[in-house]
Amino acid sequence: MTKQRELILQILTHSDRHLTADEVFFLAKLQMPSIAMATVYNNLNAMTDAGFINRVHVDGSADCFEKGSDPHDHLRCTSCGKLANVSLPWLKDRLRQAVGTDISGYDLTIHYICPECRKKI
Amino acid sequence: MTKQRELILQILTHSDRHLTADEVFFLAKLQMPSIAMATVYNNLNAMTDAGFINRVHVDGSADCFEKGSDPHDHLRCTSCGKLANVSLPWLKDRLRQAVGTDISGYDLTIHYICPECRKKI
DNA sequence: TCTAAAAGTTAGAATAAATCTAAATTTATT
DNA sequence: AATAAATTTAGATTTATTCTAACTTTTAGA
Repeated sequence: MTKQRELILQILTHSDRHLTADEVFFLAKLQMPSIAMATVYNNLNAMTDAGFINRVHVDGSADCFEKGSDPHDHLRCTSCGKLANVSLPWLKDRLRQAVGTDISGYDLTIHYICPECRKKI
Repeated sequence: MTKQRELILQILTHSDRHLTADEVFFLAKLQMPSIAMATVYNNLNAMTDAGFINRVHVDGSADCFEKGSDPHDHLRCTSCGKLANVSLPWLKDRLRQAVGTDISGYDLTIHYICPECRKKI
């Protein structure tokens, strides 16, 4: 656990939003100006592989990262792009059932209009 | 409907697999050596927007395209990467229900080992 | 403690997917 | 046929991410 990795993990832990690698890099650079983009990616990848954090694939833009709590899926606002979490504990079993064979997992993003954007319209 | 667009549509119609823009470009170039990558993207985007074909987002690699039949989701083999279709007509309603608010759609990829890869292990 | 190996970091180059630009060509319209 | 509109082309550009190779730290053993 290097200083860099600790910093990156802290940034993710203290963020209330999902952050892109670029955003993590920007925030990290404020506290450690010498940090390199490659280090951010190295650590995000390493921590993702180790299961400490989650990578969220976002169609058409950069992946986001979050400190992983319990497993959950994502809602993405089609208006502002913001991500929100949603817990669907029944889904994996239901999909396994529907598919017939065993499944190792799935990747789901639900498209909706978030409450804030809904108000504005 | 230009010659280029017609060619691209035919390639997708006659393919039994999901094709990346790159693969479409390669196949198109065989029959029309002057065709440009930008044309392939222009047309794939235009036909996707018009609903003639479907774009499938693939985590960590290029998007794929297919001649769109009825709505369906995708299985992706974690071993060979190949995509397969699966129809889950109940899912959207079930998700809407779970989320509470209206949803405009969703993007789902189920991870599994395809029958061919399963045999090999 | 000294030293060698291993692991991690850095800057910058490289790659891949997709888009943009501006000129040229094709197609459609009067 | 002349003009406008749309499309295509080649190549440059952008964005996200990975790679490379030199340099630092850290770790562990003699």
